[in-house]
Amino acid sequence: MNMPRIPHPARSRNQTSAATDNAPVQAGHDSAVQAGDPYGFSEHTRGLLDCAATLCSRQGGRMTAQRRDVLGLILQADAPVGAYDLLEQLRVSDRRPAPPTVYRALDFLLEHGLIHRIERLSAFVPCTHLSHEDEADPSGASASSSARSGHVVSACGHEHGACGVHAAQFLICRACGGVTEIADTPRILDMLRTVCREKAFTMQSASVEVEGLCVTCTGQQEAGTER
Amino acid sequence: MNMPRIPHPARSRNQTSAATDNAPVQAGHDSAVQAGDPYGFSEHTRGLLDCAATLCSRQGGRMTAQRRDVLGLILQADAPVGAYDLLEQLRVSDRRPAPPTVYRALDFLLEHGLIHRIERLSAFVPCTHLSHEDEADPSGASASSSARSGHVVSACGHEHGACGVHAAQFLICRACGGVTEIADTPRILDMLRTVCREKAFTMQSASVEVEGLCVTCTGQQEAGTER
DNA sequence: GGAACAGATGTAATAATATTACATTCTTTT
DNA sequence: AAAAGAATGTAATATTATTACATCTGTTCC
Ligand SMILES: [Zn+2]
Ligand SMILES: [Zn+2]
Ligand SMILES: [Zn+2]
Ligand SMILES: [Zn+2]
Repeated sequence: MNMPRIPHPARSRNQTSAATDNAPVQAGHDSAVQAGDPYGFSEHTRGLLDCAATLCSRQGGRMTAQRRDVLGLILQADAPVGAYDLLEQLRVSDRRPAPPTVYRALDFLLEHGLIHRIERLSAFVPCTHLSHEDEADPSGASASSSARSGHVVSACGHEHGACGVHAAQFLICRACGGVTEIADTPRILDMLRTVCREKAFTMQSASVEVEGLCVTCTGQQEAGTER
Repeated sequence: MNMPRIPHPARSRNQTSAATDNAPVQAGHDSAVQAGDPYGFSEHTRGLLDCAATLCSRQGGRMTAQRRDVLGLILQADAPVGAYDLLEQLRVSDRRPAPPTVYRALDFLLEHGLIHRIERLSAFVPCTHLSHEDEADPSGASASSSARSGHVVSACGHEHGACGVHAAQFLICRACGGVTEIADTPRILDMLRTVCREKAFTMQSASVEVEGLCVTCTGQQEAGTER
């Protein structure tokens, strides 16, 4: 399931907890990762990060420590994260990196289909594709259908990689701030393709953003109103 | 037809030409309009503005001079217009209004379904609905289907008014900057409704933005590449 | 007419988001 | 080791948007 990630606190900060003494995470792959994970990423998050490293090295990208940290923070969050939120969290010993640092990492992650930008929020969420990959093959050994073309098409109906169209669909809850990626059906994307074909428009990327109330918040709203 | 509005100059400025000596435009309706049109709006634009005044007064809104000017500038432009573009153009005798002035007008126009915001561009375009209304009935005497409910549903498949869901779809050309509103089919919106129903999500507003190359620019691109 | 009210606008300051340009460092290739 | 390319650091600045409060304008009610 893919419910909005948590009831109330939109934009929760990472707790900078003291769970950093674990393994150095050194993904045994070809990537340039050598971070010590100073952000207390959960084991699950670290798994996804390793998976991401594999995915993007296969696309000819380098998952550096910087990029890994940014992706980790986005994965760990329970709601979309803004660029300046990330900057805050990336501070080490009261020295904060400058905006370009984060924006460059975000650009990289976007290009490699590891995160999405929610236009209406100017904020970023991880692509669910990553989780699906991870479930399918935790070791990260096999990516997706047509890896040889550099054109990765995930089961969830949106494409990734240099040659593919970046397209994603979201449900955004105004009450709790939760965002759900609609990745379980290609229906919407197919429809867009059809319309574009009719208009002879060459689609390069697309975003669908629906704002409203998630299941939970719809229920609560009605409960509050109905008597 | 609804082609992207003009080949090359994205964000063209209004020419501040000297075509202002026409009629005072004083829409004979109940609205608070009494501007002198210092922006040289075309006759067509003035027609749309009058139509808009009628539409929104029917919704209980007041089309003031300020709002009228902003809408006029957006209508007159051949590409999406940014808020600060508008501020520039709204200057009178080297005195420029402050941001809230424009943002308030934009909010009003958005609420009344007269313009749309293109999230990916942080810019605004007129709703094609207005033109359709105008074609159907230039006098602006009858709006649409269910005016009595205050819930105006246009033929073009997206709703307007206080009770309706604001939803719109756009094709955005990266080469020429032109934006086309896909308003001739409810297919996309219907699909979104279906998906939302399945997820028990209450839709309040939605935007679909496809970026790529319009017919013209696709052709030019191919011509440039193919030999 | 005039008080009272609501809606609309003016104004100053500031917040939030994003980019440019250039210097430096780190990696890979030759 | 030198050269080339990729990534990062840094300072300054651009762009987009909001907050808070004062003022004005038109309408309602007496
Ligand atoms: Zn995705
Ligand atoms: Zn919710
Ligand atoms: Zn529209
Ligand atoms: Zn074009």
